[in-house]
Amino acid sequence: MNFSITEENYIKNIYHLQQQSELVNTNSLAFELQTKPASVTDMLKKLQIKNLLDYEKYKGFRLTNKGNKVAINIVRRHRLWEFFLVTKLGFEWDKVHSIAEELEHVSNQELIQKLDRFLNHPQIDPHGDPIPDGNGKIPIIHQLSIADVIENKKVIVSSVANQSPAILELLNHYHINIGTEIKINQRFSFDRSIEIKVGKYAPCIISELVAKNIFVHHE
Amino acid sequence: MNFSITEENYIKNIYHLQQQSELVNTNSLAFELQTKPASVTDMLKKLQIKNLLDYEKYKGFRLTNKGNKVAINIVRRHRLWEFFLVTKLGFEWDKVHSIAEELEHVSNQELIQKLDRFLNHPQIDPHGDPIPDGNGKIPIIHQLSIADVIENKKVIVSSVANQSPAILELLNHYHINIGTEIKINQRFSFDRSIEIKVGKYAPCIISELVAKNIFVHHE
DNA sequence: ATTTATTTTTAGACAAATCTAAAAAATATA
DNA sequence: TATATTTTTTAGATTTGTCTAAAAATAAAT
Ligand SMILES: [Mn+2]
Ligand SMILES: [Mn+2]
Ligand SMILES: [Mn+2]
Ligand SMILES: [Mn+2]
Repeated sequence: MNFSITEENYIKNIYHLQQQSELVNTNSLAFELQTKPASVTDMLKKLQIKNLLDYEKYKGFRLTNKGNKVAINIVRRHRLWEFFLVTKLGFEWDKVHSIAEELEHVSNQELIQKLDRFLNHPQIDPHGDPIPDGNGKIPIIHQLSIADVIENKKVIVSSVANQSPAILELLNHYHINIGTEIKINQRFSFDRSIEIKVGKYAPCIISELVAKNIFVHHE
Repeated sequence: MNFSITEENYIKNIYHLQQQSELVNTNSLAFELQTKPASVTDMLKKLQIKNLLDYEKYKGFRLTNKGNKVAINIVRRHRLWEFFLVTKLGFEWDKVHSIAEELEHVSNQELIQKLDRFLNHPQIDPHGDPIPDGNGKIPIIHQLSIADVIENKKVIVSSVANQSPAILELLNHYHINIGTEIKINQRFSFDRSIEIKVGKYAPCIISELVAKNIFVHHE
């Protein structure tokens, strides 16, 4: 089944609000979507008729199983595009959300499948959020900062805590990007600096401060 | 100024019809957009008010300078995405049009600029049509088949005449794709086969039939 | 337990884009 | 030139998504 862009935006935002509280209420969804409560009520009825929403007047609402599946698919598209924008087009982390907000509605199945393969099946988006797979499974991934990774482990960069231009400049210099594979070689006790190997580049040393700001995951 | 998806589809299709005849008429646009003439008339009025269209009742219509600029920008986005879909995601030529039909409406300037750079500023889309540059300039490029290229020339693959799975299989084997750089080494008179060098791969020989089906351009 | 305040829903209107059916204009034909 | 045909436009209705203002339900406060 196919949904309008508006419907998709409602579905996705209900999904996100559900992560915080069991039942979602009209006002908070209206705020999230920058619209009026009356408009939300109208759409709730429509989503209920399409079996995407469990909704009782005045009591709040939540997505049905079907609705959840649709939502997760939209989230998948959104985060894959975000990953693409950062790793392939060189966007900074804070610029990609609004663009992905549009791209997520291009809902050709084969497109997303091929994009996923092209990006090498990434598991975490540039903001550190998990990317659901094609079956709607959301990977549970424990991220940790490089400062906490044991020696000789290979990890993948998933996000960066401090997103200032200053750290960005440094990371570019190290060839470190979202999705980059890094091997932790050894830790030096004097200043807790760490020798790492970034992709196929020669090993280099990063400071403890940098290490603490880079979040990574295994596999 | 920003336009709705519907407006953009009208503008782009008027642009294309203009390439064939000076003035565009209501019926042919309606046919192109799979809609009714009455709907077209409504939109014509709207586009005229926005100074995108020169329109006189019953006389036909054409885009203004402003309208043309908008149209060319949409065409640019459409063809860049088509190029992306084929060269990066591995879509076949005949599958990309409908997807690009949606992607073309994501109209973030920086996105298109970065996509263009990522793709290495391609000049021809997978169907052999020119890609307008950021200033709206449309490159005039003479394409020719590899069979007609003189020896020792470097060329870029722009399109393939025969798009059957059979030739596709062969081209994949040769690592030939849209946008691939090819150097024509020498021609063998016995069967008119041609030795070429594809990208950084070792030189190989293609038959005259294959050569005739691959269209290329210089630079 | 009332009163007050907040949240949610309804009623009715509106803009964008579409449609059908009928009228008007332009073309083609006799 | 008069008539028939085709093309285009108008008139009026519909669908989707939105809004404001008012009513109804729920929650909080006295
Ligand atoms: Mn969105
Ligand atoms: Mn994200
Ligand atoms: Mn389109
Ligand atoms: Mn094309």
